[in-house]
Amino acid sequence: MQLSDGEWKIMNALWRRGSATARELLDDLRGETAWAYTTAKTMLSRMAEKGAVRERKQGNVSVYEPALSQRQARRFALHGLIDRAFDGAFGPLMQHLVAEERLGAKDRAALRRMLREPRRGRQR
Amino acid sequence: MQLSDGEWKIMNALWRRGSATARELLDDLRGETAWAYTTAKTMLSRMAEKGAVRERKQGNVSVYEPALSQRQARRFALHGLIDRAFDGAFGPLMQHLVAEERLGAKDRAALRRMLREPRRGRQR
DNA sequence: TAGGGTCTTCTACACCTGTAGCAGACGCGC
DNA sequence: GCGCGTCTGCTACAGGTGTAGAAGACCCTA
Repeated sequence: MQLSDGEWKIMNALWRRGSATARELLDDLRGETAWAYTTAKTMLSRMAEKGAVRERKQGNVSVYEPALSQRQARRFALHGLIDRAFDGAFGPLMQHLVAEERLGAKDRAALRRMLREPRRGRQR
Repeated sequence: MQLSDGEWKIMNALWRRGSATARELLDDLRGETAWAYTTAKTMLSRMAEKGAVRERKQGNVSVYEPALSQRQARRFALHGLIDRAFDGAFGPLMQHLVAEERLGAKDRAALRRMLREPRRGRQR
């Protein structure tokens, strides 16, 4: 599942809310976007078509909810990036992260701490 | 500089070679793509237009070379991903990397090692 | 010097994404 | 019962991307 830029915005809002109407999402995204209402609707329809969200009718109003988890989406996106830009392997990404990015001492400490804890959050 | 999927393929080949003709790139990418020669040329022209590569005429043949570094491109791409998918911060990415991805013991060890070395490769 | 191969530039087209208008349905308050 | 606001579905269009054909320029070899 490839998500476009605008689709990520919507998915992020949806994950925060759990489920929402187009109007609610549009409100949440005020500040990030200045979409017309119909723009949001169009994107949501397309996303429902391709299976990124589920659409459920409540009266004559559509309520949307995520059809893929944030974790899945993140995995897809990360792997896509790694394939395109980091020779398809974690190593080069790690190297880049540690050597090229301005990881503050805090980030580095957090990373070290995370590395020490074995395999949290892997239940699936 | 946003690079599309195909553009990444070309840039990766270009970074490996330093500089190359369309024909050479196409040869390098056999296996990854089955582009017609003119497809590669079209992409290269567009990339020259938008400043991702430089084009230099050698006789009647164009030789291309990267106009942005792999490091820059990786930074852009990584930051784009973080903004779209990881709440715009390194923390969530790190968390995801360590907790959700199948980092082998080797990757984890390498990461730990990298973290210990203070700031390599940061001269700019 | 003519044919074949290769290179170039120009042009084209389909799909995806961002963006939105329009028209019709529906419900609520006066 | 009517008008207003809101929702829905449908349609449209422009820019980016993937993909490539056509036609002309150039050079090597028979």
